Amino acid sequence: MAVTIADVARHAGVSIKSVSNYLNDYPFMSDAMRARIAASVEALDYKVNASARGLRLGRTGAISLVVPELAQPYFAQLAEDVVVRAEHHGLHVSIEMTGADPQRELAYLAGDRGPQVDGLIMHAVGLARTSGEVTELRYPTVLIGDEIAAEGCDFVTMAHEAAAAAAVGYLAARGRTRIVALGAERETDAPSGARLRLDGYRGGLEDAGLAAAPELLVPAGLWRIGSGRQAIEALIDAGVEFDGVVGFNDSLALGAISALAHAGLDVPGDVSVIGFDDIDEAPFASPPLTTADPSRHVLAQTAVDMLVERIEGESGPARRVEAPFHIVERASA
Amino acid sequence: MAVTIADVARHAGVSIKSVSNYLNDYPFMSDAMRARIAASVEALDYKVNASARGLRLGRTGAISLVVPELAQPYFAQLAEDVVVRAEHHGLHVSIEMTGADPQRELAYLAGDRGPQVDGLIMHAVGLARTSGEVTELRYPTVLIGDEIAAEGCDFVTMAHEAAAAAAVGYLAARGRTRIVALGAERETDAPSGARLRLDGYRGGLEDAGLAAAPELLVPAGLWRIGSGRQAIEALIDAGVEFDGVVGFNDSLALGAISALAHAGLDVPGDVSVIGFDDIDEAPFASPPLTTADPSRHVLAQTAVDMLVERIEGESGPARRVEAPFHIVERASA
DNA sequence: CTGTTAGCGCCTTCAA
DNA sequence: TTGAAGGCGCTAACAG
Repeated sequence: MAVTIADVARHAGVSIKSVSNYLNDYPFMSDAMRARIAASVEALDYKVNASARGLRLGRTGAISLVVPELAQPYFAQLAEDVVVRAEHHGLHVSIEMTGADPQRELAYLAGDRGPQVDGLIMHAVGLARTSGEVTELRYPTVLIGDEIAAEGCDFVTMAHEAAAAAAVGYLAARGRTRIVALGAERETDAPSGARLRLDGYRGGLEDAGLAAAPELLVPAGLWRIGSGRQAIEALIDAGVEFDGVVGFNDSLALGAISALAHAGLDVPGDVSVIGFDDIDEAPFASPPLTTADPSRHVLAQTAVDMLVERIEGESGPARRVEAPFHIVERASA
Repeated sequence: MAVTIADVARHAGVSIKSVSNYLNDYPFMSDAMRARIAASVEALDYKVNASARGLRLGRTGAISLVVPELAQPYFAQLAEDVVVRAEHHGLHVSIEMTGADPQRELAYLAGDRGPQVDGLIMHAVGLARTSGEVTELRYPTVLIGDEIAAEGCDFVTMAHEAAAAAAVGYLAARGRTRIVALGAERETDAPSGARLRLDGYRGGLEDAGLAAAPELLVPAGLWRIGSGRQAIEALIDAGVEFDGVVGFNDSLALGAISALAHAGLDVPGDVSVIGFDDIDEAPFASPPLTTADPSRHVLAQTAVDMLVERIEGESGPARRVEAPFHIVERASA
């Protein structure tokens, strides 16, 4: 069996309580005692047992971040931001993946999956596309990105609609008239991020006095670079004419650029492409990707901070925060 | 306070032991009892307390995966592979980041950081560059990718050297004579993956009868796309001539392609570029990236399987497995 | 400043 | 098949 606090106490010739005090940085302790205990901890290679402490305190010191998939650069980069901020609060982050499966998302929210934590941050893409209320919440929870019906959850979102409209406007201002919405969903009932971006796209078109054309609404399954590439290839093969693409995320936009290059089309000469997210790779594409930046850092930081407040007992009504966006001009549009 | 096993027992009118049996799928139980308990669990929304169970059993059901940074696509994608395989064993994965800082890597190995788990998988880039032995290991541990001196650890690696040599050979066979090693380290004492790739590069050069030139060894800090871009830009600015680049990972190679495109150089016409990893984005670059694929899936799967064996008591000597590699031919070289 | 003690929720003997 | 009791390692009263 592992070495316990009692072993340390015995070794140091002090009481268990003193060791516990030491471990928890109790301020009123003689330096001599502190040093003696430190030496014993070192000598015995003692480590606190997190299960025992967690059982006792009813707290684990960890939160979960639940995202659809890490292989999407946006989520990987968001995860880094969340980890950094959580560390700032002395919290540890457990990262979980759902594959955008609503069942798995529900299971995480209900606490039936994943490790025991003190709170949860989730970007629920799958549930956002379904409608239906989530009632079972095991932990203090902050939802990010996509809104779902869950009572009492704080929600940190981005300017899906305004940013998408601005992206369309950006292309329209450059004379583009046949603009593809890459990532548009077929089923648009629930107010998911995808749906809001589509609404923004439509609004942007209208503002610019452009007609909406159903063949320019192209869905893309999971928003990966490969899906974007395939979708645009199919569009070209189908003979659909277009001179602009709004990728509903950067991976999709990058896939579009790849397909366009493959087809021998010039970006932005023949087709302008604009993305959404401003992932780290965006500046390095050929051409560098113009994109709508929804302030990933702000989102991550706000979500963590709000969750910490909830964990510490804040019990006010559900809050809703929207991170600002801006268009990052580069060369693809 | 949360609902406990005792509450469930009371609600169902059975003993605590029976509830415990139910929770642990004890086979000898009447269906009626099982159903009754299930109903109570449902009614009370009971969740087992992982801390208590962990304390009692001395096991958490989780493992940690420790990598330098998630924003590198390779590690994000590796993480997905590990999560999928771990799930197959009923294990949960906690993902941790070190920023390639040797101190943090040590802390994870010693169990001074991160959540309590049953085992650890680590890709220790920072420590691999340092030399020195790691003696404090809190958990059963499997090292992946880069080798470090740690007694008794299983180790799953990739064909760093052979793959790098093959990459150089691939370029040489296409008539390239001035080949850059992008990601080459200045300090090359410890047998890190970076060092082995450099060794392979040198061997490949020699096999091809090509001279090594110190100005073609270019370091790149963290192996991100931005570092690759910067390094190659600097090389061009410095007036160094070269007609091939071996990126020590794909992000670096992609950065090289970006720099080359920016400088108006044709890939592979003027300069051939080959990468290492075969990340998901590689096929979608312009041009599509030729790369050495070190079998990420095999590596992830093997590492998880070996760790599970260790957790389950396997106590044989440290094992060492090398995943195979092959060159994926695309258009950049 | 330091020591003693009572659980936190769960699983597992042991006995029935 | 079920019930009672003990203890995993830790912290927070409560005394001293």
